[in-house]
Amino acid sequence: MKTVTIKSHRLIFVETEPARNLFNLTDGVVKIYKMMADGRRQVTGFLFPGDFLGLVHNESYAYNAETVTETKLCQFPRSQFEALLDELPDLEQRLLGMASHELASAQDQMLLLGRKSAPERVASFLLMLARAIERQRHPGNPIAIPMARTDIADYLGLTIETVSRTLSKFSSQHLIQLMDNKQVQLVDPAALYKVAVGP
Amino acid sequence: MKTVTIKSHRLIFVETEPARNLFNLTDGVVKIYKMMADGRRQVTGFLFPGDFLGLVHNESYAYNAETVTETKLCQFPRSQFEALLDELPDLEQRLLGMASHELASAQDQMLLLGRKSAPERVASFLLMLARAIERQRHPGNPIAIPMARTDIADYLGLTIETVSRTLSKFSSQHLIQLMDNKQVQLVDPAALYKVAVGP
DNA sequence: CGAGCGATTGAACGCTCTCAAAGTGAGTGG
DNA sequence: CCACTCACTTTGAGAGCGTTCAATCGCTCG
Repeated sequence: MKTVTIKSHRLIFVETEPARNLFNLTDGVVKIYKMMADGRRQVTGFLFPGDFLGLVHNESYAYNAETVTETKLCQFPRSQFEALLDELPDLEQRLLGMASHELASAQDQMLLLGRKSAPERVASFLLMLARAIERQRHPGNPIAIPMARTDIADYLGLTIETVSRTLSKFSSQHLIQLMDNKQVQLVDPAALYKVAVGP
Repeated sequence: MKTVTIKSHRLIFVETEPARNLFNLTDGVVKIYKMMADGRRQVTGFLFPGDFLGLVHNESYAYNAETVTETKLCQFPRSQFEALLDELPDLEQRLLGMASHELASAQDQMLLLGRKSAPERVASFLLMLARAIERQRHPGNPIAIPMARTDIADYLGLTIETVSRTLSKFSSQHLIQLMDNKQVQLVDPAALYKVAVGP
């Protein structure tokens, strides 16, 4: 087990690669995503400090992982990890809890991708981001948007143009205020929540 | 722990209800889904014999579960289950494996919902169904479609009309043959796979 | 045979995408 | 310090895919 620091926009591992390591994110933001042969991409999640990374059923990773910002990771060899599980049954219980939690998030995201309109998706994203930043005890409004529009679009199943247009619309409706590309103030979080959950 | 039999189209549990029980599906098909306030629905998964049901992080279920066909379930009280985990560490490891597997499926489904076209979604669904039926050792072509068009549409993030039109198109392209509403023959599974994964 | 529900088919609409151009900001070098 | 580049974002206009609305079909059950 060792701690590694990785610069932003670097691959941590790629799909189908043998899963040699497990990671615990201690600092920074990571995105995990899947790709289709023709380049279409779906970002299936953003990870924040405290999140686990690399849990897989088979021998290989099931998705690509890439740093969004500079990142610090605790890295465990997979072989050692299995032994660790036997020693610490509590750890396994905590991991099972985290897995159930991620599964619930995944289902929320499926609802978003399958049934929500573009404004509902973008509002949901902004609130997710605000909650993630809250959990990190970096409160404060305006909040930082660490990822690029492309990542947001690929997370929400939209194009960057639609994300940009929707943010501009929210801005003109005084739901948010765009400080710059990477910073947004949630002017009316309650109204944003109403948009996110729909009528 | 007891075995229960439930008729088709019955609720097993609903979102936000206190999670008193865990289930292991032994026979039949179950759908799990989330709803929005205005009635929009997203089916987040279909469960087949062998699948677990009711694993949650919090005290409450995170989704609704409803039988698609008549169903047989093993029902555990949640309280007893936690004790069972301490006795059988192997069980926990197996559950963790199943959770990782479900997480991987969820990510595939996010890719489908966020980035695939209607034909790609329907083709993916047909292949998923064929694999599920194979695992149940009920092979044979044509295969049974236990769920209604509404369920398929809500699983794929489409409308029933689009599902129906796409199935008709596949039929005219000789990729499948619709025996009746509830039965389909995969005439050209390889071509269907090519459609499912995209160009 | 008729009622009723689910599935199919048709036509037109609209949301988001695609294609295109202009704007913005950070980094570089003269 | 300023011009230039390059990548990213924003904005605009038009097109297309899937939806919506509506009618018909077909099966199941009284």
